[in-house]
Amino acid sequence: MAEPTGAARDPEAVSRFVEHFAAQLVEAGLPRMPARVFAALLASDTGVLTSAELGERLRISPAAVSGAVRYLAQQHMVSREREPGSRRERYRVHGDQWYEALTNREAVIRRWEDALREGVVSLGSDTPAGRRLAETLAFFEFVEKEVEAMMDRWRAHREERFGRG
Amino acid sequence: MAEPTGAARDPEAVSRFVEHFAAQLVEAGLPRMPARVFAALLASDTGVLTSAELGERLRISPAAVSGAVRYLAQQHMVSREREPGSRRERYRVHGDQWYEALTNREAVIRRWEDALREGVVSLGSDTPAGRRLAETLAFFEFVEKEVEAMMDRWRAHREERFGRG
DNA sequence: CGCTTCTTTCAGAAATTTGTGAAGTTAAGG
DNA sequence: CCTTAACTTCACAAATTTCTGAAAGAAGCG
Repeated sequence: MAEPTGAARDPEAVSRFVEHFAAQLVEAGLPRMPARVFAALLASDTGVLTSAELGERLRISPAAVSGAVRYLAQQHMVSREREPGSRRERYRVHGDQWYEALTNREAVIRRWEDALREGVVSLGSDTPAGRRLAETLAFFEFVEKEVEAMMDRWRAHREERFGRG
Repeated sequence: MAEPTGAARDPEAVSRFVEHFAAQLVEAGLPRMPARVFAALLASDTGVLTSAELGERLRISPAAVSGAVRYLAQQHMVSREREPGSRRERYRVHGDQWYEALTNREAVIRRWEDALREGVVSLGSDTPAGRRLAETLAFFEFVEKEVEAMMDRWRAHREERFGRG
């Protein structure tokens, strides 16, 4: 306990937010445990928690924590840090990482594009179906480019509004 | 190759594309059957297939077709049409629908925003965690606005490149 | 008005996913 | 070099999801 910053907040209110937000993430396709762990980190004061803290707050086993953070790290949604001079591991959400993670759906889009390109070739670019696939492909290529520009604009907007993080 | 439109194309090549693209969609979080049905429609010449055709091409039961199209219709990824003077139902992918469907992740984002707003209030906007949530919220609000503008630009881009659909 | 054709619903079997306890692994500290 | 703290891996039990066959439900057509 004993958060240095600010008075102790109502732990139940925190938990309520964590579970509610996690539920939204689950509905959007994130597995349950990673969603809860992520939400717990978001709602923590420092944005950093150890495995033990996560297990305690969420009432889950060390194994579940381990699996969840592995997943989140792979998605670049958290980073792992070794607490120096200890075998404790710490997990952190970085404001920026969170945004970048969403952007990293790019990798997914890239694979869609590959599949579509293959489809255009094998169905024939002069067929109606081929044309439909080509247009879909064009859409994704467009989006990919636009998202990049959008993120630049966001970073500018953010700095203006919040100052550099 | 390059059969005239309407001639039977290599059905195996079509199937290969369908399954490959569907697999990508599944990996992105779409349930298996809806993904396969959607891919089959994308790869069809007219963009329209009946229940029976879908069942036959994908080797799945009528029940599976029914469940999949219900899902897809709810997500606005296909529209259902009653073939006049018949109890056959037809399912269609519309180029535009497909884009709009992706845009409709908006509804999801909206719910995330709600949860985050609630979190800012209950954690206190003067706490570090509250500030983190507020910044995340700002990000999504930004994205929401930007995506709208992006879709406008896409429609213009598309018309220029493909002519109006 | 009933027959026929197509679609949906429902209950259940099968497969997949999820989370746990327990053993295994790594590395700090004496 | 041995002890001990912390995380990871593994096998399995439980819960959930998914797809099917069968039966019920609409809607055109004679």
